[in-house]
Amino acid sequence: MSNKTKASITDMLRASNLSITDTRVKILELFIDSNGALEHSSFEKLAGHSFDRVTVYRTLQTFLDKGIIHSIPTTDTSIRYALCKSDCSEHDHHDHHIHFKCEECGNTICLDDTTVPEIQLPKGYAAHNIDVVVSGVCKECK
Amino acid sequence: MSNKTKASITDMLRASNLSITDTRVKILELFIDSNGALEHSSFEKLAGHSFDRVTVYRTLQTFLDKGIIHSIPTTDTSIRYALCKSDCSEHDHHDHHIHFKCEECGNTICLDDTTVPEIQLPKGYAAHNIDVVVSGVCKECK
DNA sequence: TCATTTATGCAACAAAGTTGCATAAATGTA
DNA sequence: TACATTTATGCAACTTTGTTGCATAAATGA
Repeated sequence: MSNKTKASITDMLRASNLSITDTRVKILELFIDSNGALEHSSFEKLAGHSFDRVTVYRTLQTFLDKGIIHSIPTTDTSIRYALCKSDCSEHDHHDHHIHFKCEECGNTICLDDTTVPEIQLPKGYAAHNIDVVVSGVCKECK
Repeated sequence: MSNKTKASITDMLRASNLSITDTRVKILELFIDSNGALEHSSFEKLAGHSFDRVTVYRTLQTFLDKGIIHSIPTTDTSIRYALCKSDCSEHDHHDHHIHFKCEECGNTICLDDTTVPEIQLPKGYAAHNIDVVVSGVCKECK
């Protein structure tokens, strides 16, 4: 990882008023390196068991609270997380996310440049947040 | 529950080549009565602890396999299930589902009559299944 | 009613997530 | 740079959730 990226990680933490610790930097590095969405169990594995399970839980929760990451809906009992784009913030996190899960490689990625189409809800329903999870085959696995 | 509904439950089970047992009938009744999506833990509670935890797991898995129910993506560690429409079947379950989760009452429902719009994926991506989860405020809670 | 198939419930286990508390590390200030 | 204060971490113990094997019970077809 380049120094430039490392610098931006500390900037991210500082911007959220979080102290800079090994765990937080490492977990953010993993997000950046993976270029996609990670599930909870990945962190303990990827980090080579270098930090405690509890710390991972608390770190991810902190990042969620601060709007640094967001969770992606899954149909199993895992939770997947991905880095938020810069326009996410702590108090206004009503983005419309599109996520793509590849059935071949298992990777989940955010399709940041794809727009969420308008959805016609029945009368009386008010939408707040829209999560779209598309599964299929990704560019690499095709 | 009316006899008519009870009769249709046994029909559903028979149509999937499943033997008719108390557990299966009861769980299907809960689905119909709830008029929405239930998460795993609900069944043990709603059924008044009348059957074993293991049985619930196995029954839901069986219903999933047979295409009687489908799972709904969530951003937590729970799995939500909902009854499938009649056009779902065991081997062809590639529907495009829209689910609405109310942030007030917590209920999740299937919006069967709402169509999933076309989504423009980046080049090279092939979509197989699309899950849309809209959260907001439902008709009743407005 | 009976034999066969299938589902259920129990026990024991494995995995995932949580809480309290003592220690260690990060931060701001002098 | 050193110190006091705040904050994060790691450990232990625990709770909850999900799984597996096996004996018993119930459902089915003849």
